[in-house]
Amino acid sequence: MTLKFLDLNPQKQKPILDAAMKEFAQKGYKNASTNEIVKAAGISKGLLFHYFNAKKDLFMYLYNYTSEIFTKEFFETIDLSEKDLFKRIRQMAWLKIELINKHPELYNFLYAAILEDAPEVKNDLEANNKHLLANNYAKLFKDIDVTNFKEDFEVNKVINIVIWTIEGFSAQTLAKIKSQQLNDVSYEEISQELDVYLKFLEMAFCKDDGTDSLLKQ
Amino acid sequence: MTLKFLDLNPQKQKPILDAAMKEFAQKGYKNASTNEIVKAAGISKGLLFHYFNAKKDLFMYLYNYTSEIFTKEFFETIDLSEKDLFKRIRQMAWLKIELINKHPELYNFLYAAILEDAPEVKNDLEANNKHLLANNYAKLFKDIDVTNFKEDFEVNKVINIVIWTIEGFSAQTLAKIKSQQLNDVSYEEISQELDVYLKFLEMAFCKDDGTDSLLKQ
Amino acid sequence: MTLKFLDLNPQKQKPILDAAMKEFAQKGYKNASTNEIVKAAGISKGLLFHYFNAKKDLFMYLYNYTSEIFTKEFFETIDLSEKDLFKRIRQMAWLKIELINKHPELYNFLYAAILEDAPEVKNDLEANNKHLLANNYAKLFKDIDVTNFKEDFEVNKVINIVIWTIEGFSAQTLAKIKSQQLNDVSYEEISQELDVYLKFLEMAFCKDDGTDSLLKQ
Amino acid sequence: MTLKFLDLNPQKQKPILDAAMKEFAQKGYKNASTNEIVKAAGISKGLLFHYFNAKKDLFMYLYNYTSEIFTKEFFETIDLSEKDLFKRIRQMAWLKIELINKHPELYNFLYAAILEDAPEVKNDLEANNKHLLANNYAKLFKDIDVTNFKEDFEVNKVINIVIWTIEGFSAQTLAKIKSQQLNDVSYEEISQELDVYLKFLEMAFCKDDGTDSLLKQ
DNA sequence: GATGAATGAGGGTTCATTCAT
DNA sequence: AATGAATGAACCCTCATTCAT
Repeated sequence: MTLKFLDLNPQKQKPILDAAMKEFAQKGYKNASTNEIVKAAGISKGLLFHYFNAKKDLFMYLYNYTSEIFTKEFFETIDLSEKDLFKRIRQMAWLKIELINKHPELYNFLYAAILEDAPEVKNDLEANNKHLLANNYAKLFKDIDVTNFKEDFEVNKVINIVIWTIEGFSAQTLAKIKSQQLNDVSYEEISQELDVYLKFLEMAFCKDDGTDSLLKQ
Repeated sequence: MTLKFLDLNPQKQKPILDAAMKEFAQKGYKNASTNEIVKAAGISKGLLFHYFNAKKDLFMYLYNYTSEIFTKEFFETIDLSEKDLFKRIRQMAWLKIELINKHPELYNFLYAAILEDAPEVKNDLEANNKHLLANNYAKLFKDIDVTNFKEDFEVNKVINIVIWTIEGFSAQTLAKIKSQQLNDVSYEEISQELDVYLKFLEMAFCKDDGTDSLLKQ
Repeated sequence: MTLKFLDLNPQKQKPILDAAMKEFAQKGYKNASTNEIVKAAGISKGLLFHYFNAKKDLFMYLYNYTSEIFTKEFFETIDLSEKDLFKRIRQMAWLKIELINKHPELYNFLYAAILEDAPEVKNDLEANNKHLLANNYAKLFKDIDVTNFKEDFEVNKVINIVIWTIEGFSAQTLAKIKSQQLNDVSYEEISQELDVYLKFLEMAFCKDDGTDSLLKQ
Repeated sequence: MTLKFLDLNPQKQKPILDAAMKEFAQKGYKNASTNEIVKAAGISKGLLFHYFNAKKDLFMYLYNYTSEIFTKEFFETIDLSEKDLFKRIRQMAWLKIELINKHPELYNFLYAAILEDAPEVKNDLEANNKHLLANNYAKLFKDIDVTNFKEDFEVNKVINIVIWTIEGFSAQTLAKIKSQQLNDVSYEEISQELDVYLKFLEMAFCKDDGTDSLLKQ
């Protein structure tokens, strides 16, 4: 089941991908209109179905396409030699923000796709979800240096607390941005507040060896 | 603009509510079919529109209906005289799980409704969202006793970390339950794991006064 | 096929008749809603169909009811002893205006009913139309005194010219009133202009015997 | 907003136009069924809405289409160099009858459309009405030679009487044709009767200069 | 490859009419 | 007599998909 779309040169692919991602992100799977997609992409109705056999195939192609790009760029950029939990997780949070800023349309689509619950695509999405970054999250922390952790705590639980804090902070920040319609976000402020949270967590769960690693970074 | 549906006796209401909540939860607002709803509810097409004037009105009625039930039961049950953060939050997390288990269909609908972004209902949803539990979350912690917190930390940030940890744990637990199709959940195990998280957080952020309050509760 | 509605006392009939006539006049037969009628009349849906068996029967009842009232009042009031064409026709035109002013709702309904072309009622309307004033128009002029007409003209054709002139003038006047949204019409002006037309016609088609009958009237 | 329908070749357009005009003419805008139109036209439901976006657009297209044809053919044929009122108006009345006989379906539609008062289309109809023949009626008489009129009469009123007489005669004639289901009309008879009316009016309102213009025409 | 006309099932909604109460 | 819940066909319109060109 090879897609004819793959034989197309990239500069012909782009308007189609852009139009389709935007439409799906805005309206969800079922409500997205192939009519609108072909209109925005500047191609004929028939051609879309020549490239992709069905609306569903187009959606799933986009899902795999976007999730692969994010996964690939994520692992190409992240420095897994950094063994300190807090440095590692700060790096990850930052990387995520950078990727979203680099590919906002892809992210919008992917974010909407993950929440998608149209029965036509739900099963296939869940099947593919296993390959996605989010699900491999835990594995990103298996080689963390835990020697500096206070002995009273289970390592895995501490890692979870740190992850959930980052996620909660991210969600809260995104919500603030959205509700205040802030287009020009002050990265500096966000970064500083994030660092305070990380410092608190480090103070709480690590032995105080006087290095205060994060702030001197 | 009183709904004729309200004059109906509850045992006639139930199949309609159930069918509608299920359909909306599964497919989202736009994709949900009134045809499917009336089929599942065992009533005629016309009757649905006799009770509710429009699909949107049905959806909004369900939203208000479910959110009111959750809010009401939540505040009727929760003990706000408990000033200890960890006891309070443990109570809340537990209550949430109990409510979800008591009204799983309502919860599924409400969860989907909150994420809904169909333009037809988005504005009305956001208007009503202000009354919802989730948005009042922060207010639930304003009278917490902070005298036992270590002085190094900002109180609000600590509270956030605790909340986000609980939310992360809840989401993880719900995901496990869902993926393993567990209908008979072991509350005991979940409760114990939750307590460990809370104990860690208490140890991390509170002065050790030797009471070890939570475990002796 | 006697209507149960007829057994009702008039003061219970009135709101139903009023509501139905208004709805039909505003929206035409097919587009008129029995729901709106019962709401405006303050009765239940079932009762309307208890009185009249069907929407069509209600409509035809109203048609016969209103056309009978107009015909009856017309013939009760008009002075057929007046044998002068111009006086007779002026009387008729004036009487028509008075009847419309006396029963504006009935007239609105009747006017709309005559133009109605919904296939459900068209045949029955045309069958009943024969009894209506408009169709008996010509008969109203059979005993006119024609001795004063110039001999060059056929009497019937002159009568037709006069009738059509009156009708044309009436239509033009109604259109002016409608387009200018005049609610307070100057009857005086209209009457004077109408008289000029009638005088012209008299001058044109009658022997000049110096009486100038109309203006001295 | 170009209609896709316009790209269709005329022999494919015709059954659709015919079916739609007939349905609208018979039942009025609101009561007309697109289901019936596509059935009569032999096309699918979707195709009608592929050509025209909405029922209203179809109706307005038909209105512009038919009124343009009538206006165009009217002004192409009428001889405005004829300055005599009676010759001019005879020409117009005759032309109108010819056009109606040439395009009976278009006329039926157009006649119904002008009387249409469905709120969905009323505003648009009135906006376009200004371009229609009927409204330009008065302008057709501005350059009439009035030197032969008797001085006792106001010119405009005489013209109105003549117009209303023609209209009354036309309406009466059409009604006779309709009620007797005459498909083969005797133009000769109608023409002769019309001429008598016009001769009477000329005798009545013009100076007798012995030419008796119309009958020698 | 590329087009867009053509399909028909399904969408939400309205409606006159019936009937148990 | 009087109610209004209940019906289901019909309403206009949208849609992904197909196919002749």
